[in-house]
Amino acid sequence: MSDVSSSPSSSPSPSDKRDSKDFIREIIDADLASGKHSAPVTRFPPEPNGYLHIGHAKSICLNFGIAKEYGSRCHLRFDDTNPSKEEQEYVDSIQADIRWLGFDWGDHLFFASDYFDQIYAWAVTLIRDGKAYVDDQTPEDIRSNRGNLTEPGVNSPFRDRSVEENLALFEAMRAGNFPDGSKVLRAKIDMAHANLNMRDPVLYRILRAHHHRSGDKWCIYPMYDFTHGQSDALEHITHSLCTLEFENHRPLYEWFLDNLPVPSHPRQIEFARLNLNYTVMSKRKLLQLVDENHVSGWDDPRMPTVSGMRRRGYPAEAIRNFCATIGITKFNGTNDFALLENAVREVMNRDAQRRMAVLDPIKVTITNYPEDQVEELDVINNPEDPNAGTRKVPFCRELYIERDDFMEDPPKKFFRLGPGREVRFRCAYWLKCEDFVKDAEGKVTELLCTYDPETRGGENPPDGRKVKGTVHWVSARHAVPAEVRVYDRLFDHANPDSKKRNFLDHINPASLEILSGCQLEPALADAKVGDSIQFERLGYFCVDPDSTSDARVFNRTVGLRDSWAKEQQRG
RNA sequence: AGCCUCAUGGUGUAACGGUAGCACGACAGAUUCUGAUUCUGUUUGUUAAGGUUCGAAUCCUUAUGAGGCUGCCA
Repeated sequence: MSDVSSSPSSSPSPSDKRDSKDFIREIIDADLASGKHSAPVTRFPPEPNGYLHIGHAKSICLNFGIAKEYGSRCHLRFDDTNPSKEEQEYVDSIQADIRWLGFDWGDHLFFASDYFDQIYAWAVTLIRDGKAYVDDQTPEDIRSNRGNLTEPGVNSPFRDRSVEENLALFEAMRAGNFPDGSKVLRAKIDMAHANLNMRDPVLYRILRAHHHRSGDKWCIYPMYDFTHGQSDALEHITHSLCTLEFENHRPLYEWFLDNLPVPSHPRQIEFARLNLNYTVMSKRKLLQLVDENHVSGWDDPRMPTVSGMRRRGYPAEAIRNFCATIGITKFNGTNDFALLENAVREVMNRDAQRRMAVLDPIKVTITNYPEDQVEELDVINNPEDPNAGTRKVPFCRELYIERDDFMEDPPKKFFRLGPGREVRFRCAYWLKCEDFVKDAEGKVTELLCTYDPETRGGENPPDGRKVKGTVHWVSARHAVPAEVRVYDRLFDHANPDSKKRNFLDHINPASLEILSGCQLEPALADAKVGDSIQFERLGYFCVDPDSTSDARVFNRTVGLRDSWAKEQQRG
């Protein structure tokens, strides 16, 4: 049923929001105006050690968004300098996620590991210039000699080795003559520097690990700091955009660019990473949720990962709009999850076709409707889209409606069914509840109603009667069964990520509710995986990949706003 | 404690020395064959104290608060 998905173009369109310019785009404008650059070149540099999350999406929208706006380019570069954590699976998922978000790096796919020869040569350059040395200290010694926040460090006893000795030692490190961790190459900067990153940072470590690309060619690997800026320079990146925690690294970033014969001099600019309430964003914690089976995988619809949100049914355009809305600043704040949900509802309201589905069914029998009659009624597909048209929905003597839409003893402001009350069945008829049936436990099992033939299509009757409510329904004879997974926030604490608590203690036990006896209108029988639909009056749903042709599974993407539920909660 | 960074309603974000605006939320109402959508209205803010200026959210000083940094992670 491809007509139900009406999935919009997944690439950024003029409808994507963008208001005033953030401070980074202002810097770019100034650099263009001054002639420093003719076009900005950016890069998105993930480490392939996990799946992308909504925080990465913010960075992707920034970097690729800039390239798109300025008609320039954004490189995808994998920062793969630590083979002990990195895997091809992540390389693949990251590329798929970026594409799904609507961005493209063209021919500009790079790997830091492709620069290992050059990085190594530059390490030799530093040694030759007397600006790097091989240190034999143990990791413990290095740590204790680094000093701390208030006290300066002390020089390594190996700091003053000759250039020749350092050259020979470094070459031997590369040749595999020393065990893992026994030596490192360090920059010779200043052990008393107020910025700890400048206290003779480690450039290379010995690490015998199979690299997902370079295989076993190397047994020494460069550190992030000694790789990132030079990679930027090699690619002629003009503006290297990263998150706030790298602020303290900028002096080191600059130091390498200043002390090496690099082909260009990029500028690092830091912005605040994305924080969302009720979720955790660190890769380590997300990995833990997956590894310890608190969720079904990286793409569990409750995960803040790009793949989780995709499976949940969040449109890429909504994620882009969200990222545009929250903006780019240096203020490290926390965004309201409601803002993301608003962005999701906004595009889904516009695009998703409407269907009727009853999640918690109660049977309705229309006592005055002919036993054998079936009518095909016209139902509107999307009131927001005149081109979406209508469809036929079967109507007969036995229907299902939502259990919530009936109350035995309803209050005045309840606009739905109750004994003696009349409501509109959407696009069908007006029905009046004449009686109801209970089972032995006192649970209502069936409503006995009468219909007014003069209200066909849901129209107002000629006698001028009014009705306050409209309910959705499905024909019991034609309904198709389905499982519906209703998701709520994964954590029940607004800030589960805080150091003050263990985030696992705040997993919301009600984050997933599986409803098995749901009844759908027949048009939903052939909805395809990934299709997004609004179930009228309930919310937006999508077909989960777990679906089979005889066992349909839907995910609730997000509920509709529900002012009735809100009023009830208030009492 | 040292260094770096930040500070505008409940949340996020504008204002670039000249009327503090927008979005989300909340609240109230209108419309409605989805208690949805849409529309209208209301509410709440420049961390503090000094200074410069005709005029300061914006510039300066100090204070306060918040975040980051002591991996051979990125």
